[in-house]
Amino acid sequence: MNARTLILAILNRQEATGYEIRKMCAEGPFSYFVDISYGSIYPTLAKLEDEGLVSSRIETHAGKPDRKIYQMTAGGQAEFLHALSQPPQPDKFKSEFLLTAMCAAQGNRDTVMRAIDERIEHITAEVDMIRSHLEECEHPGTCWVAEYGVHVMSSDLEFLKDKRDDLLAIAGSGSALREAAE
Amino acid sequence: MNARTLILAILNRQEATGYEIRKMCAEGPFSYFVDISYGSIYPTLAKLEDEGLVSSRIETHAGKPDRKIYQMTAGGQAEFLHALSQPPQPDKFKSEFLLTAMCAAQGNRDTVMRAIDERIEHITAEVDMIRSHLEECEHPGTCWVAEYGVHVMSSDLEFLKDKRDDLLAIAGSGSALREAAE
DNA sequence: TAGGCCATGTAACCGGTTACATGATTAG
DNA sequence: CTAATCATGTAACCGGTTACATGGCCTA
Repeated sequence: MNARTLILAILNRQEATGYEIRKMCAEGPFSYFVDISYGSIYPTLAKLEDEGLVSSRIETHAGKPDRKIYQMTAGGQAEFLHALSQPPQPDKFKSEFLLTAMCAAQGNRDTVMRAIDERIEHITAEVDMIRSHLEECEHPGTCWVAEYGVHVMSSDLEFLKDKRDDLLAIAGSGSALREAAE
Repeated sequence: MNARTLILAILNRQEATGYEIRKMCAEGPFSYFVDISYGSIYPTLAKLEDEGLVSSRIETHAGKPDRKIYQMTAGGQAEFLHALSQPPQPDKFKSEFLLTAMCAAQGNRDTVMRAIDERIEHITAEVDMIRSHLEECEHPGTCWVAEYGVHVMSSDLEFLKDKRDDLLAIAGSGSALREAAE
């Protein structure tokens, strides 16, 4: 999905600043299936306002930076609803870890071990984060998605812990020649 | 991961043409965690050859197009091994479906149903494909990764089938106003 | 005879990232 | 005193996609 639709979807549930949108995508309930940076948020917001799909107001707070708060217009709502009616494109998934794992036999055992252990840590942290969102979850769609994330990632972790040693065995069985490359 | 490393990884296990590389990434054992098109394969291959990391030879077959077969050089091997020694970046995952699901309450029930059913079909097909690769799987790293994929996607399907009706209930409970948008 | 597969490549375009610029406030 | 948080934005760059060009063989 493009930045445009994502921002429209966020603004459809609540008004927000560019900064807040970024936060939702980086730490909030959207974070696990979305990826976006300031460099695309602010220009997209400006374009959306240009087209009349969102509008903004500025709030000034003493001693704090101004906040430019965006909200959806009727036109924005219409475009969002239209986007929602299109069949979603299949997920995009890219994993450097799996490439590393696939080539485990060519890699060195310690590197592979670090990779898998860091992955376990990383995913554990992500599951914890989603679980914490789940605790104060008002919105039914958001809960459903969060539960989805917890379910899938837990099963991911299960595999990783179960088969960790198998992967290390594959890495360990390689010849010693590749150590030289590091 | 970038096209460069991916191609190096593929060429490290077997020599291949650009066409074959694309096939491996689209239907083969790499397909579920990788995404790449001709438009980046051929230029990358040319660049890699320029830099001396791969070399090529041309095979002519009567009545068939020429095949330009690339294979790794010692330099390529070194760069690949070095890339492999770096800690892998976290997965990139983007899901339009989950955005749709999150906004299910704003969407129309039939659209949501189509989305979830198509997803079930799509993932089922992908699991079947991986399972078929698994049957004739020589390479231990490749097997490990394939089993990983089957495990995670199966648990994904489990959730989808289990919670399908919950999501439809969320969509069904919305007001009728959004039907107008389609 | 139409469409799919094999096979290689190019060029325009685009969406998004990285890094930078700016600056006040608060917490450690 | 340092680092983080809040807050908005720009510009250069880049990796990759889409669509196109070409063309013969085989299958339905």
